[in-house]
Amino acid sequence: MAPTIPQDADEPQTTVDALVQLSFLVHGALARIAATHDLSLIQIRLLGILRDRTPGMLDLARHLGLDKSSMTGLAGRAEKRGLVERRPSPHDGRGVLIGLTPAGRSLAERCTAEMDQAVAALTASLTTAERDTLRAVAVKLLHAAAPGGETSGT
Amino acid sequence: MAPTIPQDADEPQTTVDALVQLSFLVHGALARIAATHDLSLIQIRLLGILRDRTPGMLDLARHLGLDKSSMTGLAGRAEKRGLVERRPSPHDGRGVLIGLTPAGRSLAERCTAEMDQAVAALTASLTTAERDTLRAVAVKLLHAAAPGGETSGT
DNA sequence: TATTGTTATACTCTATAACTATA
DNA sequence: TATAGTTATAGAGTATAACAATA
Repeated sequence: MAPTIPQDADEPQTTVDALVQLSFLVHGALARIAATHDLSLIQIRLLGILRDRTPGMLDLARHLGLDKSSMTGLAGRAEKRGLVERRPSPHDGRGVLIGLTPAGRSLAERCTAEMDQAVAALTASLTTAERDTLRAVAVKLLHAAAPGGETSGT
Repeated sequence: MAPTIPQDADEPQTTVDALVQLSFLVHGALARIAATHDLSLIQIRLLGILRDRTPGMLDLARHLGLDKSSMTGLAGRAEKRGLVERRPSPHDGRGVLIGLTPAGRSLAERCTAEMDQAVAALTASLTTAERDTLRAVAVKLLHAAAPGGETSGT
């Protein structure tokens, strides 16, 4: 026994620490759920975006913060798994539109439900007042960082 | 013009949404700073852990949530860049201890300072009361998730 | 010429399985 | 036998550069 690395008495002393650790906690929880379905977080985000849109590759890439070539690969892997499909763009002979297959939609819905549930469970110990404050503070931070609103997608 | 994907009026309506978006916001900010120094988040976490420890490979792998073979690769890439070094374990002929080089320490310190600053800037718009509440809520969530305390490392 | 998308290539990060060397 | 670590291999995810086809 007697681990070299102490058990992280990790009580975050500063707001910055707290925020960073919280972010890793949420990120990790989401990734774990994704892994349960043999998906990565980026694949989940892709499916999440497509729930109510059928964008082109460049649009998708921009939204996910990826290069267009990375987008080609990401979409290709999702397509190979039968989760999305490429459709020719009706307005532009060069373009393709990416859309969910029924299997992709069903998987997306299951995953987002599980993620909502997991994060909700995480916040279960908070009082109503604390939850309200948390949401308000988060909104304030999101606005401060991205005055337009630009963050995730899922 | 007229983008296919709307500009995300992304006002998170639920606490869950807010928390998830906040987590992506912080994660992204950290990754952007890491990239500035041509580092990944996992490399930064590695350097961060090593600031006050000289653990063995298995210990490190456990702390970062990686397989030992992934740890070999991660350490190897950091070593190739002159950021860490392998030292023979004095107590165990099989073991190696991983430690920061001076260059690695200096880079680790610069990065953590920038990250602290970036996250602090993010929370600059909060009132003192909001900051206190945020920290308290984060602590509560971290405890709820990991009764021992186990999260990040950086 | 500019835009949309793919391909070729290279690198990081990750895991599984097989292996070496020490305990 | 068990433990510490590496190697071989495979795959996801990412970017840059070069390319094709359409606008």
